[in-house]
Amino acid sequence: MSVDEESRPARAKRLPREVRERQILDAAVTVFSQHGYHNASMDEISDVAGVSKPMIYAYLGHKEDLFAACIRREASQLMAAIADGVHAEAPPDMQLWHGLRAFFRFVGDQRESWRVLHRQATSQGGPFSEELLAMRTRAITLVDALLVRSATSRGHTATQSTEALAAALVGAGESLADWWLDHPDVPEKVVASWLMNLVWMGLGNLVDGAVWTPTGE
Amino acid sequence: MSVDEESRPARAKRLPREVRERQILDAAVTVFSQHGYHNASMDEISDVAGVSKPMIYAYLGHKEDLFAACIRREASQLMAAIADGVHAEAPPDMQLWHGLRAFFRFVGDQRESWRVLHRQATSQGGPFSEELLAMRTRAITLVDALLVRSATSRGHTATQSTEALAAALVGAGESLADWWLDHPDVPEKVVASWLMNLVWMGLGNLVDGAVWTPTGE
DNA sequence: CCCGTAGCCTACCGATCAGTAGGTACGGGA
DNA sequence: TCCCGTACCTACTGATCGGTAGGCTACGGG
Repeated sequence: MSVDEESRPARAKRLPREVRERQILDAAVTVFSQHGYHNASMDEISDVAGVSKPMIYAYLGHKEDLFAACIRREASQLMAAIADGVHAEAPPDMQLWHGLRAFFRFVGDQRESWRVLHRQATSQGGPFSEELLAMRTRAITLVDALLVRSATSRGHTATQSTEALAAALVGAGESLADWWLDHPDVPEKVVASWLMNLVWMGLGNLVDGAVWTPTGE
Repeated sequence: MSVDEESRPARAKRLPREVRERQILDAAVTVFSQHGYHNASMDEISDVAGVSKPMIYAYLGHKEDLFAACIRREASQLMAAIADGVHAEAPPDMQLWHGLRAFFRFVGDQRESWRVLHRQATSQGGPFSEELLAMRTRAITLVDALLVRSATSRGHTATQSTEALAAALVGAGESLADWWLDHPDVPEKVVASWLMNLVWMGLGNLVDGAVWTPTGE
């Protein structure tokens, strides 16, 4: 009512769906990582994204769908980053080493992504947990495959224990990544080497002063 | 309105506060472990506990307080169980071994407790996360102390890495415990030995067929 | 120059639920 | 027997928040 036409603030131009979807996903990752799934409100996400709520529903669907979409995107990036760092022909210890480094690099670079992937990962309470569980299972399967290859290449037969060990290893990585978030002054390479030494050498050797060092970096 | 006195169902007697508090906490642990913090409703908790909602507020306070009380109780039990299993004079590997066994025994026996402690542990979104974080930190500190004792007894000086390693170890335990919940057919001792071998011997030795075995059980 | 479609919004609904007001019954002490 | 405190309840409110109805506006094609 009686607002001068010229005084209107410059409105964001109309943008193609593709672009808006990315904006919304970015905002969603930010908000989810800050407040967690339940305490994140669609209103805040729409606010951060710079669009109105119905746009989110039109493009990405309900809250659960939106969350699942975030998980899928971020998890894919994480997986890709790790797969990128690992060379399938390298010896097992080097594969593990480069996998760990790629993982920690990702966590360091994409803190928000990591938070939304992990902090929510274990918390149950929604149907969306399927999505997260599936992603985590994929990670464990990946590590499991590495272990199985290592074992069989030495002439051992694979056992159920490799899957369990893979789960333990993934958990160790997650937990250490969390610790790292609280100690950002430690370089990525150092953190990775700590974990590498733990899982490859074992505490039994570490307390005796032995260390694992990468060969042919 | 015209309900026969005699037809009333047998009402639970009036009980001392102490007893009701326990009933409420038990119910809360059950419900929280099933639905998670956010999806657990005070109505359901009061229902399961067999009391009315105002009783909960009178005795245990608001939802967050109630949750914190659950965490405190269950975490104390877990800590006590572990401390009970470990003998401070034993060599480091045996301390770790018995600690792990006590931990997995607890998880196996008190699944609900474990769920409410861990599944919610990493999920942020409430002020109550402080309570959980504090408990987890206590656990890490405990393991850290063990590592430091091991290292210094061998003449090494303690470094920041022990705390990180402790975090990794705790994470590995948590993750493996979760895996175990999905594979209940595996005996507790076996799971514990897998983790013990991983962290004490290291993968480097394991793929070569070496194993750690407890001495003087 | 019109019309369809796709981008985009304001303003609202309805359900769920934490938290409470205000009352009833029971028991023990005087 | 009266009284008072404590155990305990039913029934409500207030707010938050997911989700939607309906409409407005720019733009491209005929």
